[in-house]
Amino acid sequence: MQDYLNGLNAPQREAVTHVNGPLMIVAGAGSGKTKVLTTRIAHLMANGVDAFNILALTFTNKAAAEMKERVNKILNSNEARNLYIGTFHSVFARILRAEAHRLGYPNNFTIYDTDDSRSVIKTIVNELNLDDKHYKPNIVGSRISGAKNALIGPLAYSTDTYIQQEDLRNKRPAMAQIYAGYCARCFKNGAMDFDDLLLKMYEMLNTQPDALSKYQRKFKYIMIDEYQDTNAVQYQISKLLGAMNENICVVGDDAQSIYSFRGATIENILQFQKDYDDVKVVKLEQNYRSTQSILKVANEVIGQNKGQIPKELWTDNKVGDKIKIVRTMTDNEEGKFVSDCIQEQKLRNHYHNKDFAILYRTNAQSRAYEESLRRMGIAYKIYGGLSFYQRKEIKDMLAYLRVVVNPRDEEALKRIINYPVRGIGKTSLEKLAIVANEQNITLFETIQRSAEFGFKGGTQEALQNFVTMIRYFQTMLSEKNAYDVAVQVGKHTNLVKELFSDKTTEGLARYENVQELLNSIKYWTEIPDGEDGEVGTKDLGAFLQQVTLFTDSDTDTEDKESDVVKLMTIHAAKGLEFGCVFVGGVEENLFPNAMSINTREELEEERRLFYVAVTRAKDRLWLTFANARYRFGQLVQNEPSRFLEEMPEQFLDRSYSGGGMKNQGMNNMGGGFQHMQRGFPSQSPPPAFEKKKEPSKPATPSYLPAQPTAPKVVEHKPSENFAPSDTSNLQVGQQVEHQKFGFGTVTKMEGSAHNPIAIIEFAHNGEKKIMLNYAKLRIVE
DNA sequence: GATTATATGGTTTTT
DNA sequence: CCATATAATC
Repeated sequence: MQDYLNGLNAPQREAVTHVNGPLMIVAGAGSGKTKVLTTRIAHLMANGVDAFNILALTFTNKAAAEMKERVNKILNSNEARNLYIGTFHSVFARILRAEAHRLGYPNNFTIYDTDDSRSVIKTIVNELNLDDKHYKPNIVGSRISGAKNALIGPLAYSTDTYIQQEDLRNKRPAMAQIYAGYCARCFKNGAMDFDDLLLKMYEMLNTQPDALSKYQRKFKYIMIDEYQDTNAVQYQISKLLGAMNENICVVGDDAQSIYSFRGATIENILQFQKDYDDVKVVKLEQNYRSTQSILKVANEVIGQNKGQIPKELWTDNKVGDKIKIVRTMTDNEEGKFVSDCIQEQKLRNHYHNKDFAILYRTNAQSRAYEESLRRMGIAYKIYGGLSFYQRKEIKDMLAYLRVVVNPRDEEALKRIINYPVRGIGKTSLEKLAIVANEQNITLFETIQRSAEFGFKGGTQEALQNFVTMIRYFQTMLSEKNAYDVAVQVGKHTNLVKELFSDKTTEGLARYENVQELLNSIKYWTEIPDGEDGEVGTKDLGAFLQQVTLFTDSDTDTEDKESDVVKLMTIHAAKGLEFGCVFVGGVEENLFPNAMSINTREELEEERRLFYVAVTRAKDRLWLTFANARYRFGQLVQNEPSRFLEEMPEQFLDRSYSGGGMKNQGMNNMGGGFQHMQRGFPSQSPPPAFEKKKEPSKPATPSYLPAQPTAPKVVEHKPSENFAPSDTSNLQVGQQVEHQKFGFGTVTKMEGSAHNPIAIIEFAHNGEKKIMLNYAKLRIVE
């Protein structure tokens, strides 16, 4: 027997050695799921299955990379590089890059991220003359996404009576029209959004038998991780791909299903056993991760949910510390408590920064932790939130590259056509868009043929210069690699130069970010990462398709071992484990979130999320909540989360949560003090009249006439001898004359040296802020 | 047409 | 509080 089987328990081994036929692994939290998956892949390969014939779908790219590494380690080879492994999205993007022409898309299709997608929706809503206050891009977008993930196309959408009634009830009768327009525009732009990567893959397999057969033959063995978080499209695809060989293995835990907002449904797990005749089911119930206390608490909480797949998670580990329940006055104090606690634990129990994770329900919560950690000088890293690739300067640079690779990409084109400024403004762009729609041609083609459509003079020249420039970059595509093209683009567009000349701190950071982007392109170009030969080119188009699917946690391979406290949402923490875990903001309306307490289903998903949070911890766990926290800049009160009441008392240490007096609140006269009375052990709710103090308006008592919003200018006729003076040395107190506002006195100087602003009290026109770079002023004395 | 001051309004979670 | 849409100003 191979020695890689030695470290496995009985059910684990059973799962690993089941080679042919459908297999379902129900894997509780911390039960060695990844180990089973990697060992099983290794086992397949050791038994003669070619890595090229194995498809493994994971939930994150990081997990995929890790699994590859572990398979290679087991087999002591580099064969795992030939596996088809990654997220649904990235694997299908790769396949579609080779197959997109079958569906009428360019193989160089752009992948639209959520921002791009929202922007397209905005355009469509505008073009249909609909009110974007009513048709908010986020709402419309998630509705479209929901339809796509449920395999409901625009046509089916418009004819489904239930959906139509729903939209009508929500006063959005034009949804179907927007949906259709959105799809058409994406197609015209040669672009797929995240959902399309799944949907188009499905459409191809479903409508083109030769394509289906090709990939069925290729993927003789299929494994799907986190199966409880797959949605309808993913389910259909896996069913199609697996139909021929039925060597399909799914791994999941219904208790950890937390992505229903993305269309995921637990049904898929239950359905799996009905889809195939002889499904082998293996349950992994021994937890190797957490202490007994942590596991007991987790089991008890999740037990409140109805209709679970029956299983009993147990552990041989020690009992461990009780779970600490901590109450603080405010979110800032919560942050301070966590930092203090980390410091203390490091000293007392010899932990390192990297042993700690701070988990929270919403990204906005990270701020308070961040501040206190920084103050304490504790190294940390925030995962998720605003990604590197979402920064403006990065999106700008990428937009240029996207236009070069795929000129049909209208979103990218609109972003950069006048950045840096080249005299193609809003008006011109609007005209171009109208022509493009009339002629039913792409925006780029409209620009190319602008002379035909009556563009003249400076605008026409600017347009053609732009086209020439993009064309010039395009000629490089075939000769140069991604990095060289990108460098040329940065140089030639003055984009890099513009950022370089900005010497503010933020400007410097932006410049460095662009350099970092260029470096990462270079790195990507040079490192053959072992992706198979099918689409193995390292051209710019391939890079762009990958980059949209990257997340921060995928890219930080190098500091994997760096000694930092990790901060992330609970969603992002799925599949990870940490020695010590803080779960913050365990309050009603935050966790469970106010948006998710309207139905039992929603609440149960919040509870599963809580379960996921708790089971991330190996040794020590803190659950913290604040009496009040800032929301939109205003302090709001919250009750402790109901989940805190669902846990068995004997495993809890509530000494930190008594009345909250034990904590720092007292000393902190400034912040916490005034909220003390209100926040004190749940007496009566805050009086209603306190709810909303009239937002303090600029002190204009209501009995006085309101300040005129647009003070009329008292006409001034410039003096005979009016001539603009050199104002670069203008001083407070000097008398000046302004062409329009007349005479006045400089009362204050503001702005930077680059953009000086004088505050001038005019005799007849009151106080004005005058930008000296533009205004013509005559110095009188 | 570009730049900057001001109003608005939005927070769940993510590929 | 923050990020983006709109209005004001050159």
